[in-house]
Parts: sequence; C-alpha cells; structure tokens
Amino acid sequence: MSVSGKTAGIKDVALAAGVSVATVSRVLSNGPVSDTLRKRVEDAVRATGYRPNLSARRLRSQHSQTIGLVVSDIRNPFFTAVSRAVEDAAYRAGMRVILCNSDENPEREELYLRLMQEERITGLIFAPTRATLDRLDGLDLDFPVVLIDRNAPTGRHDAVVLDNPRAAAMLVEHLHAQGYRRIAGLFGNTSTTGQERHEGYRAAMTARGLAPAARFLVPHADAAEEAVVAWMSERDRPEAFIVSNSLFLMGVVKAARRLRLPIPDGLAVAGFDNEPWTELVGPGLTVIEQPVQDIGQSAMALLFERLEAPDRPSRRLILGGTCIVRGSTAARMAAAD
Amino acid sequence: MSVSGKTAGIKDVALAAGVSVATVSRVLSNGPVSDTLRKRVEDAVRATGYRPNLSARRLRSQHSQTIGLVVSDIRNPFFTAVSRAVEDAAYRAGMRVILCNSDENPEREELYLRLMQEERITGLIFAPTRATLDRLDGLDLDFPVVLIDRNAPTGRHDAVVLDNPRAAAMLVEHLHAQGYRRIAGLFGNTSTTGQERHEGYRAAMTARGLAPAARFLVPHADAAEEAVVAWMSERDRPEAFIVSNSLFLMGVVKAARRLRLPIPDGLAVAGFDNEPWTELVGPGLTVIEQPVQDIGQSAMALLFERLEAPDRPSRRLILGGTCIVRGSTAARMAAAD
DNA sequence: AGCCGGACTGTAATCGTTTTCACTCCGTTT
DNA sequence: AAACGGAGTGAAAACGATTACAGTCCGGCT
Repeated sequence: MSVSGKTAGIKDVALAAGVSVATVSRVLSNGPVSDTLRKRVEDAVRATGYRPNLSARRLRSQHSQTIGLVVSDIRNPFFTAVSRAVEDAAYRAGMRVILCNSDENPEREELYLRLMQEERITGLIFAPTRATLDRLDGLDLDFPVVLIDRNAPTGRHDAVVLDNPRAAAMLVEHLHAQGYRRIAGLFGNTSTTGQERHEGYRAAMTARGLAPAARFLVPHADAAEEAVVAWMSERDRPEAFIVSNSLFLMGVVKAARRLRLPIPDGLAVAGFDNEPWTELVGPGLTVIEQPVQDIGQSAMALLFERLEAPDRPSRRLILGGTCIVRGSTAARMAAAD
Repeated sequence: MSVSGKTAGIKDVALAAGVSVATVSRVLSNGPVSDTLRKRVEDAVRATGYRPNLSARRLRSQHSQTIGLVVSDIRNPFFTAVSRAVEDAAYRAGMRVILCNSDENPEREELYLRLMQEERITGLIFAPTRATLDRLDGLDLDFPVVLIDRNAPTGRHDAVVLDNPRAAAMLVEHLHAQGYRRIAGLFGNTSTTGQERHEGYRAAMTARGLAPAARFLVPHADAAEEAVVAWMSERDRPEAFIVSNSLFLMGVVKAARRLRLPIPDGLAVAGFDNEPWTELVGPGLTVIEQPVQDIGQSAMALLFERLEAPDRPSRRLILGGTCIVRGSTAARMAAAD
C-alpha cells in the first residue's frame, strides 16, 4: 500500500479522508465520532497503510503502556516461563513488555534500570541480584517495582516469591523419610533465594537432629561439580545433596558420573525447578516445582494494583511449591558404608 | 536528585545551568560546546538527576536505534544463545534490542511484525515460521530483515543459517559408520529447517544405499514420543533415529524409556543442538552443535552491512555445525534382530 | 582600521501524536 | 420563542527532545 517512500502518518490519513487530524486520532482511540466520518477514516487508514508511531504517541500521551521485566538468567526455564506469563498478562492489558537479561551481573542491572527510566516504563518486574537488592531502596525510580523470586529484606516493594524455606524443608523431610541422614546442601551465593533455601534446610535438619552441612557457590554447574567431587572424598561424605538451583543439579549429576557413583545408591540428589530434562537424567531427579505461571500472573496483578493505589502498603505474596518425587531420591538401601 | 515529583527534562537542566536547551542537547550528544559550559551542564545534569526521554529523542531524531529480534521459541537454548550474541553486538553499537517470542505461531508473528513497524525499528532479525516465510516478500516492511535459522526459498532477504543438509548428512554418516542401517528420521513440519535437514538425511541415506524413512511432526516432545512408540512396533522397526530438534530428542528418550529399550543398544539416537542436558541423559546424546555465537554476530553484521548499503544484493551465510559424539550412538552391537 | 572566518551559543521550527478549547449544529426544555 | 445542552468537529497547543539557522564574539589578515 505504501505508494510514496515514507510511511503514512496521521496527517496523510486526515488528508485522504478529508477530515482533521483530531478526528483521525479520535477514530483510532474510539473517541466520539459520527459513523459516517468513522467509516471514511477507517477506509483511509487502510488505503494509506497507516501505522501509528509509538514514540510520538508515548511522548504526547505521557504513558508508555510498557512494563519492564528484568530477569537474572533468560536461559533458566523458570524465568522463561515467568516471562511468558507476564507477557501474556501484559498483552491482555494492552501493554508491551521490555525483557532484559541481567545475567546476575549488577552492572548490567544498573544499565537496564537506567534504560527503564529512559523508556519511562509504567512498572517493573524484577529479579535482582543481592547487590542491587541492597541498593534498591535508595534508588528513587519513578515507577513501581514488583520483585520476583528474590526477596527484599526491607519490605518496601511488592514481591512474589516461592516459600523457599518451606520448599527446602520439604526436600529435607522427603530425604529423611527415605532413610537418608547425611544430607548436604549446596546453595547459590548470589541471591537471597539461596539464603532462604539454606535457612529452611538448616532449620529442617536441626529439627530432625541432623547436622546441617552447607556450602555456598557461584551459580554455575562447574562450581557444583567440583564442590561435590571434593566433598565426596572428605571424611564425612554425604549420602545425599540438596541443591538450590538447576545448574547445581547438573553439576551434581556430572560429579556422580565422574566418581562413578550411581544415583541414588551412591549419591542421592534433589533440587529446584522442574525443568523438562530433569525427568530424563538417570532415574529422574526429584525436584521442587515452582508455580511459574502463577508467579508471573501474580506479579502482574500486584503491579496493576500498585498502579491503581500507589500508596497502599507493600504486599508480599508467598506461593507454595510442589515436590515432584523421582528416582534420584529412592529409599536408601540398607547398605552399611 | 529529584526534588519535585516529575523527572527533570532538558529544560530543567538548561535552567539550572543557565544555558539554552540547545547547548544542553549538544553536551549530551558531544557536540561543539566550550569547556566551561560543558562542565556547567554536566554538573546540572547530575544535580537535576536528568534522564533523557527516549520517546522524544526517537521521535525528533527519526531513528530508533532499536533492532527487533523475533524468535520462534525463547525456551530453546539455541535462540537464547543467539539472542545473547545479538544483544551484545547491538549494545556495542549503541542500539537496543526488542526481543519477541512468536512461539511458532504465525498470528503472534504478525502481531510482532506490526509492533516492529510501529516502533520504527531500524532492522529485524527474524526466525519465521514457514507460513510467514511465504508471505514475507509481499509484506513491504520498511526495515531490512535478516533471517536466522530458517531459510527463505526466494533469496530476497539476507540470511544466516546452519548448513542443515550437511549436518544431517554428518549424522547419517556417523550412524552408518557405527554400524547402523535402519536409520529413521523425525523432522519438524513447521520450519524450513526441518525440510532441509530431511533433505540432507534423504540424500545421505540413498547415497549409501539405505532406505530413508522419515516422518514429519509438530515440534513437541509428546508428538515424537508417540511417533517413536508407534513406529517401534511396526514391521521394520528402526535401529536408530535422527531427529531435527531437541524437543524430539526428549521425545525419543522418553519413548525408549517407556519401551524399556536401552540406548543405544535397543535404540540409538542423534539430533540437533548441544544443550547442556544432552550430556547428562542416558549415555549422553550425540548431537550437532550449532555455532550459536557466530550466528548471532553474523546476523548483526549482515544487518549493519545492509543498513549501510540498502541496495546491495542479498547475501546468504551458511555456517557449518560440529558433530558431538556421545554414547547414544555407540557402535552397533553385532546382535541379530 | 575594517573584514573575514571559526567557534560557540541561542531562538525557533520540527518530529507525529493526543488533547484542550472553542465553535457549530440541532433537538429539547422552559 | 428564547435559552440550553449535548454531540461532533477542527484549529492549535502541547509532549521533550534535536537541529537548522542566525547571531555574537574574537583573533588574525590585509
């Protein structure tokens, strides 16, 4: 349809329809226009191949209809699932989503927060690193923030998180019931999530009279693999590992393979995030499944509520996880050791 | 910092620095300004907490400094890796990326293409479904498009793709050398990629005097699982499967488990995309690794070249894959059958 | 001394919309 | 019959930046 080189603007449409630009604008936004003119304009829109210019629209109307979503690892299926849910909810509300991937890197987070400011987003859904979480209160951003996955120590922002302590405790309970006693823990040292899961682990262990033994690692499979390999040659070698993310899960499996320890007889393991492949490796891996869909939708809901009532007290939504039991935590064999 | 409620604009900065808005703008874009004023303005920028308004900037300057990236499945590590590479390259060039996930859904693609138009992006990197690929030429978009992963039949657009026929042939070769003969193929029916891989498979099979046996499925693990389960109970049950994507890989593994067929003795399998977990399931899965980083960077490079020379003939970049051999294609046992 | 040119600087136009405001109809109320 | 009110319309002012254009200043040439 584009006859001339340039894209048609609202002016061209007005000209083609023989009306003023104001009328065109009103047609486009369902304002009060007579049926005759409305039809004429609609035809002109089609004829000219008009496409609105979002920059102009946003500039004039002063709201971007855009929400930001900054996640810490786009490869993590947890975040891809959440972002899917967020995007769908946003789209239903006529909003756009800017998705950014911080890679657990505070500098990138800073960069993206600046970008969000400059885009004048109406709200942000954010899974920050601990470093940024600490600075968050002093940051005066001019849009509301809903935290996901990571929990703010100070409750200034809305948040929706998994009940991490409880989830970790479920894993301890389960392993304990299956006959495991020396249960070690591997936790990420970069997010509050790791801390919370550790806390739940520690509490559940001591509650059962077991000695907690936790180590904190950078969130990479390699780190977990090395840690497990080293740990298994120490005096009190663990019978089972509870790990706080799926990268560690991979690390443990690799370590078990390297040490030629069968899962679960040589080494049991349970972790977080029910990724598709966890079902396939070894006898299947026992994991906590997060209500990802729910998390995304709730985050959006919280954001919208906040936009409507900017001054209501902040709210924290804590959702429960599901324990998916698989072969990697089958009942401990009565073997001595 | 922000004293009043509203975010400071260039006007506020000008006022604070005692200069005109033009000078502020020039400072911000490194135009010619005396050192004295430059310093005054920079101080004022800091003092007011000024953040540029990207909508205004884009509207006036008429270039969005934004490139679009529409992938067909954000969960697919191939695309997350590519998008990472694209984003990095874009950022180095001072550009932003809008990432969208079409989910192999032509309607969503249409939606996103429209969005791209309205955002007035400067260029698009796109992995289209076949449906959209066919319509692509008639679509007159006002920005250049670089295709990735999917290949256009008509060469109107720049593209960077894997050498799919060759890659599929490599898998056939490998399986053949390992002693397999009845090698079946499972290919996606929604992208050209599947077609090309099938073509390579078919050619390589017939070149070796083997009978190709291919089926085409919607790209879901379940579809592959069912197909394999059914196929394995037919007269000419395959010894090995070559599959065209990682979802099918999961399906085959699940089917093998369901049928209690050990990999590779009961059923060998090889596929595409070296995802982290392929190393972990069963004896490890043999896959073709794509040069994801290279693909992303090359796509950006192609896009930039095109922007500089809009009329140069379109170019197609074909990159080679690497065959990662693992246990799922270990040499065929001499067993009769 | 007068002129020229280069280096800055400010004024104002502009990008494509939305939105305010005033105005014109026309039917209804008093 | 005059006044009112509501609905539809257009002219023009924003929105917040960039940029064309026109000065101003000052040093160096002739």
